[in-house]
Amino acid sequence: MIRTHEAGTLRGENAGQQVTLAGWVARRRDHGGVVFIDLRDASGVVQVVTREEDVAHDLRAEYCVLVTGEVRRRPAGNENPELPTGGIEVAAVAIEVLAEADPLPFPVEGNAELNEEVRLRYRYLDLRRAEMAAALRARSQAAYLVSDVMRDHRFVNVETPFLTRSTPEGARDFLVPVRLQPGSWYALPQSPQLFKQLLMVSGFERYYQLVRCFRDEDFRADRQPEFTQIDIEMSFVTRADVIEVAEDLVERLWSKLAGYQVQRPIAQMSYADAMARYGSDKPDLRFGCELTDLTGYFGQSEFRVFQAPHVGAVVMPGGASQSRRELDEWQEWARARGARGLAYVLIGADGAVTDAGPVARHLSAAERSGLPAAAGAAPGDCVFFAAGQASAARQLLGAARLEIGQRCGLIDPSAWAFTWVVDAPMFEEVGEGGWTAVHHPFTAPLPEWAAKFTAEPGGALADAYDIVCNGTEIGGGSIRIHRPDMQQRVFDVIGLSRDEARSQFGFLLDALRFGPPPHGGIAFGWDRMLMLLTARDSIRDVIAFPKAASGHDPLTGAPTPITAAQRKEAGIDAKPGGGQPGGPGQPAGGHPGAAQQPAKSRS
RNA sequence: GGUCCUGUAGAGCAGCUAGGAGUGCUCGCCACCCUGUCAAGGUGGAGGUCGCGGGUUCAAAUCCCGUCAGGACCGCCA
Repeated sequence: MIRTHEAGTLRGENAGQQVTLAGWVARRRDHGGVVFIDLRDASGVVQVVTREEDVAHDLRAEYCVLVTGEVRRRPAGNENPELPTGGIEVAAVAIEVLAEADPLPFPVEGNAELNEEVRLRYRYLDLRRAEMAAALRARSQAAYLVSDVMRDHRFVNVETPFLTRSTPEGARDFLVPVRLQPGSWYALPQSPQLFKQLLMVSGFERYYQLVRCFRDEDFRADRQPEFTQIDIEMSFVTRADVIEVAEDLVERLWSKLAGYQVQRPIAQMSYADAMARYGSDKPDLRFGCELTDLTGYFGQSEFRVFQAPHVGAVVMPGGASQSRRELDEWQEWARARGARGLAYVLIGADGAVTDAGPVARHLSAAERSGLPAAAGAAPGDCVFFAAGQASAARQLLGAARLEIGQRCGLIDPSAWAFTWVVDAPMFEEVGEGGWTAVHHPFTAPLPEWAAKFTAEPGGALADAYDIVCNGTEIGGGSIRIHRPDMQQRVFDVIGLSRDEARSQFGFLLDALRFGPPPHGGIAFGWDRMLMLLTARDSIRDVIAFPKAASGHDPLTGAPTPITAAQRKEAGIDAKPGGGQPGGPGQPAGGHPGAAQQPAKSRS
């Protein structure tokens, strides 16, 4: 090493030592006769002081320098209690510039709000900033911890392929052309789901992997086209066994990184309860404001809007004091979500429904008098209603509930609220009489639905479990199907023909013929967990080199068009060869990043 | 595919509702001064296609249309 010490580690006991430090100029305070340099390296910052070095005047922010000098205690009264190294300083004997730096595109020191694009374009500088460096260090620490936990539970770490088979079900795949098979394409995995199931057939019994996954879908603050998950699969287990391991992992991660002791067992609620009480399959339990079902209450209502399959409500505490304009903005808010509006009544100081708004006058005297109690509203509150199909109405109220929680400051930002959401439906209806898997088609039904899910797909419940933290789904899993006949029946329900099933998942069906163990697992969204643990608003802030929301990488310029020669060698425009059955709809043309899957086969 | 927010000097912003000369703030940058600062301080200075294109107008950063980029959300994400 060209240095003898790390800057941030120096303390009073180093006083008197000759040291050589290497790092970056975080700040320079040039007083003419004396110059102070805050020298930063990976360990922290220490103050360098010089009275003689001419070179010190020419130093600029983020120059990379080598400093030789003596550690000494600062003169009395000049200590900096804000700094771990604040009791000492390094009196420079020599300062060598290892590399100069151009004027910065944005400040590296300090924590200014910065434009996302310029941060990504100069990501290497963005990562010098304390906030980003801390997030990536936390991520590394967490990864070591995951490794420890999984080793303690005797899991086997197995790497699964990135170049694999495209499956038109589910999310769009990223596709990779193959030079040796012109016209044929690999897909990057959306998850290692099938490989981990095959590893169970292989007898490993306990598998895990911190693994990159790829989905060519639109972005969100918590969605990137490539992301990492903790992928876990276990044999000879029930739901409780998987949950036990998952909770141990969560407990130890939150203990170490957030200093929070997770209360175990983490409570479980059914999917049906979550939807009914919170209008969401990932409820934020840091605050109340539960939804109420007023379908029965308005069962005889003359008000046509409330003559609906479902009428629900959510209460905004103190919402009666909102201005007309604010209440109008709620209508805009609802319309932006595809609803016609958001009906409301206001509760007066006397506890009675006021005449304000377009709804109150349509209600009978009896309906008005009982409403505050039925909806759980107090004087001064606002009651929002949604009427229509139950799922859509609850979804709207669930979104309104989150909005209320934020606007009314009901959410304690330091709180942690975990829950399992279990027993989700196996299927949801698409189009007329068509079904698609709510999780994925390898999810087993609850035992009581094993025989009858084919006949009643709409009611069938899956042996599935999602773990939710503060309204974010951080993981999801299920007991898997391990019998080929049952797997085939699921494919039948979702309208996957025998030929298609054979073509796409034949290898799985084959494997299930060779003594597959009962198995199940879970996958955690690693980036999302870290986003929560480091209190960031976006997973971009816990990923070293993320992409912008357009899918563009401002740092490298990816994705880019490719040359005609590359197209030709990759065989991109070639027709699929080999005459394989069931290989329809290969995309033609376009560069790989823009290649699209054929439409989902959801007939 | 859709809705909304943002785009003004290297960075972060104000100015836009109600059109009147690139008007301004903080930081950074450059030069000089300065021996105890730690967001050092002082004096002076440079730096602008108001994202881009079109329209309205005597006159557009400001109003209108389009477009590009960034962000948030809906759809989508088995």
